[in-house]
Amino acid sequence: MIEGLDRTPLARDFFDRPVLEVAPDLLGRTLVRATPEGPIELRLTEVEAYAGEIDPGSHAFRGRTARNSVMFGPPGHAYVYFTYGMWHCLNLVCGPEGRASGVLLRAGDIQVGAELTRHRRNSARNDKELAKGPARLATALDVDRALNGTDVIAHPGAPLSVLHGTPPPRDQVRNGPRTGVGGDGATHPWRFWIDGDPTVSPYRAHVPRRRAI
DNA sequence: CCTATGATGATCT
DNA sequence: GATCATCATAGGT
Repeated sequence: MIEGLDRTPLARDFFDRPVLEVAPDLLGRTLVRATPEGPIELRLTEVEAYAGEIDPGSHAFRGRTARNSVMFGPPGHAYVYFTYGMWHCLNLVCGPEGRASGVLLRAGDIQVGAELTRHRRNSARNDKELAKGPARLATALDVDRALNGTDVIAHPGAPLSVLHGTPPPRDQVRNGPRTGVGGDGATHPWRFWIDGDPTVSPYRAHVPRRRAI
């Protein structure tokens, strides 16, 4: 239990808003992962907004598929995808049902249960690196596709939930282009982070991979 | 600090 | 067959 933290899950209407409003408003909130060994609590420090079918950077840009179907469902659920053959990334669906928008949870500061994450994050040189990057965050929290579609606001004991935290003052929230997003989606400054926080991941521009000959 | 590159497989065209 | 909302590692500065 963290002093001063409200343990109430965020209401569904928190997520039932335009993704560009929800994304920065998630910074400073507490993401809770219930594991058999105990809870892991993470303060969100970096997120990216993906605006569904109007956003070339979104998995939903070309319409509904088997992979992205959760994005088209009701807000307040987890969209988990597998990428680069090795990693998982965790998003929260927001906006009205049918709009297919979501927020990628990119980084955070683990405040409770760091010891439960270290065996999965051996390469982390310090605790600030445990969840510094979206795949690192998912690995630290033991999130994989088994959690795709999970309701994150059901109750605090749910496998995954988002609780009220203390958002930073608005002048400490920065925004810029999304990491690793190319093409027409690269220009949208829809990455949001807490200025100066040591758990925020470094920005990387999209790099097209040279094809094998 | 930095940049380059291989790993690895689901997904979509 | 190409791409991919990435990471760990190696090696240069």
